[in-house]
Amino acid sequence: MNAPSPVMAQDEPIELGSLGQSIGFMLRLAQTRAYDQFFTEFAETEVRPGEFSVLWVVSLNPGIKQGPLARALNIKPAHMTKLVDRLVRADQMRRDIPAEDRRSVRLTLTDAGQAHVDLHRDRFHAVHRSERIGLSDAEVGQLLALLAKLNFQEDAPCP
Amino acid sequence: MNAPSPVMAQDEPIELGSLGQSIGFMLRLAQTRAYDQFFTEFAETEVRPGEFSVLWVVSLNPGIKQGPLARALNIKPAHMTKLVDRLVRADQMRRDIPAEDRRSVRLTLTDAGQAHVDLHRDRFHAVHRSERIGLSDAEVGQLLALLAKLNFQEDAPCP
DNA sequence: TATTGTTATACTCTATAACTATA
DNA sequence: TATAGTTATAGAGTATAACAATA
Repeated sequence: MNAPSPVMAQDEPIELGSLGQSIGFMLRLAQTRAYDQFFTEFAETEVRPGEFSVLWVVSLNPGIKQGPLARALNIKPAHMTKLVDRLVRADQMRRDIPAEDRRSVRLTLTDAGQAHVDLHRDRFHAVHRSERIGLSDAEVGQLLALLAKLNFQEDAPCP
Repeated sequence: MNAPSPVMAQDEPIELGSLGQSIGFMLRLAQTRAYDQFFTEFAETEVRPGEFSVLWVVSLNPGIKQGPLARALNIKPAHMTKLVDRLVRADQMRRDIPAEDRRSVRLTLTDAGQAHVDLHRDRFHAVHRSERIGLSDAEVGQLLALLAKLNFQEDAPCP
């Protein structure tokens, strides 16, 4: 299970040691790569991955509460507040305080927000396709299944 | 290939649409999770993932040039400069200007830097183990192989 | 008393571009 | 002219803690 791993890019080979067998490290490399693809695809726009995924999920779950949304996307509450602020200021999203629980906030897209999602839907899917480059359909399926297993475990990060 | 995907955590189920089939999104979730594990393991220390991986790789490749190091770890040059600044100031790393090319910088750990890596080696490996929770050894191997395929492609991000 | 979200501060990392000193 | 780093600035995202309103 532990080949040395001196392989690397165009430079001289670099020894990574056990870092090359670290899922966290390999995830980081893959993820920054995926971000680059996002920014390439959305180059001429102002769209950012975090904002767009929030718009996307709110579009699919109108009236969703801010907390569950933040947990689903792994965005910290404090950051979510700022992110939603921006989207509200850009007239893409609306905050509603429901009578049922006046501490919470329910989010809905404005017409402009929905139009924005619609406008970029194809580009968004193009990113998803380009993230798969180099992998067969079967490998994509495997990878997504493994990541889902990692992500949607009943983890016990101990309260 | 496209089941709806309304599955999610303890809250009401949230519809993610095609986001649930996005490698980039699933990578982000998994990666922030891995970061959490790192911070849990290194809770009582001041150690950060970026800094430690730099120390780690320099320890395995004494005299490595800053550029190739930055590319291997996917750290931007400007950020690498600040990161190295910090490590030099903490007396964990040394910069040397080689006569062979006086534009470049070669990095080596100080004794204190090496001691620091040695001190935290076990903890570092504990993180790698805890990142694998929920996956069998075979699945870990598969996942690492798929991520390597994604990461070490001859990508053509066009110069 | 616990929960939902907000505010405020500080820090990590990224993006970008202009700059230097070498080559 | 190109390359290796550096500096500087702006912004995204995270960590943390204190806070208000509501439950």
